[in-house]
Amino acid sequence: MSQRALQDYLKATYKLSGDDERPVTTSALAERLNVAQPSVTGMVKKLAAEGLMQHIPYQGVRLTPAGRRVAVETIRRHRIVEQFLVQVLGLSWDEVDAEAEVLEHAVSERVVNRMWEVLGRPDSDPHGSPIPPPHADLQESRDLCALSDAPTGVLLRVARLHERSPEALRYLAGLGVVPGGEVRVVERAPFNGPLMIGAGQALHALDAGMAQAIWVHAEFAG
Amino acid sequence: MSQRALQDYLKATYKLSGDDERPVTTSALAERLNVAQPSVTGMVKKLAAEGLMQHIPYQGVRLTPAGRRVAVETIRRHRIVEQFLVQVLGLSWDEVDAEAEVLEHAVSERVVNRMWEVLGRPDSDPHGSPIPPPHADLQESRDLCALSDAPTGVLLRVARLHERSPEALRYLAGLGVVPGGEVRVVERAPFNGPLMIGAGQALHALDAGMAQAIWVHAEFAG
DNA sequence: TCACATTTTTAGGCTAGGCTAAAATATGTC
DNA sequence: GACATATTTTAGCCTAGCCTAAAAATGTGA
Repeated sequence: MSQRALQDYLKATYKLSGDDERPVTTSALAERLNVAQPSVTGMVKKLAAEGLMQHIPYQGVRLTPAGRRVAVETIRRHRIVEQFLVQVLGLSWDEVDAEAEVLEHAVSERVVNRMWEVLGRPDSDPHGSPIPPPHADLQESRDLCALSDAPTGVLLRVARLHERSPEALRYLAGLGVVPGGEVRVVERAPFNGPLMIGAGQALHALDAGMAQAIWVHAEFAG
Repeated sequence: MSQRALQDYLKATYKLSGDDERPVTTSALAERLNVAQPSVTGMVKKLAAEGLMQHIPYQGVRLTPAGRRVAVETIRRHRIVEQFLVQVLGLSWDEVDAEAEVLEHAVSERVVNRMWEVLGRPDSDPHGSPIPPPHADLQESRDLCALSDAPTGVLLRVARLHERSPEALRYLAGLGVVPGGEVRVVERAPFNGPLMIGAGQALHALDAGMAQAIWVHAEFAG
């Protein structure tokens, strides 16, 4: 199995599984990885044979501790590379995801750890997602919730943007929605409709799907 | 065809072809790439179909201008990555070749050019090999010759080390044989035997094969 | 609980890039 | 110029990772 495929499957499973490590369907993996469903079944079997996944046929997939470790290390490499591309090489933060998607499979542990040191051991990437120390686990979403689930009227601090498209990221940045920025849900349309959000002085309509990608700190007191 | 394979074949052909662009045998390619000869024949046919090589069956292979461009760009990426790993990330110069071998296929043109800028547009890599400006051609061996071909008794300046093994590179460095260093061929054993070389005060015996990997400036007046 | 829609897996194929063994070509020697 | 040897290509096969179409399992409504 190529490192590339192995890491991509484990990473996707980890991301779809969430903090509570619920099982992931093969069709969800197929959609995320842009491959056909039978391709996923085949790969999943191999990864299970390697002891990286647990596969219950017709039910779903779950990472083993070993698989989880590989996934977390891959995500760590991705985020360090992103931060490095922005901070050291001066690439724009909305475009580094695609570069990192390739480089995360090519950088050695030694290189990525040197990058992390040169950056001053940052604890988050340009989109606000956490970077754990080497071999540590990921604290993905402690005290965070999606903007789509946040209460209205309260001033919220943006923690992370789970969004890959440069266009969408630039659009959000134009609205003032960046990690560390402040935002307020003014109104929420029914039936999972768009949100009206206040950022700075202005008021904007925001698609519900996009609101799911914006994670805010859950201490609403601030 | 994967970028990886394509670039590796073109790069190997370029390196084996030399400045005078003499044809390369498929067996030489097979040895350099660590694959079986029939694998090379197969790939060479595909690369020829892509217009990157010219293949005369039973004779050899030659790069087209397009293939040469790809090869040179790949070598440029390799050397910039090496210099970057040494200068910015502080890896040791004898070990970066292996890392660069992987990264050269993963870094985008944008990233490699940013690296080159951050480094201050260097014109050579840690082993003394030239880095051309973007899209320029390589001036591989202007006024250089291998130590194995250099005259005896003359003080020579080391230009480049065409050697990939970290052990060999460290050994040579220990002898004082580094790019920019000075060396003198004291005696040459017959039948392509080992050389006695003087570096600094000391005198060392050097294998003829290794002497071929050491390139020195050809202006022996210095 | 039975029929049906949905989801997942199996079956069988394809391409890339390798491999070995056998056939074809080139080369060196007499 | 013929023949032995070395090199190169062809033929046929393998694995990884993908695909589509068909079969099997799941779960849902009457």
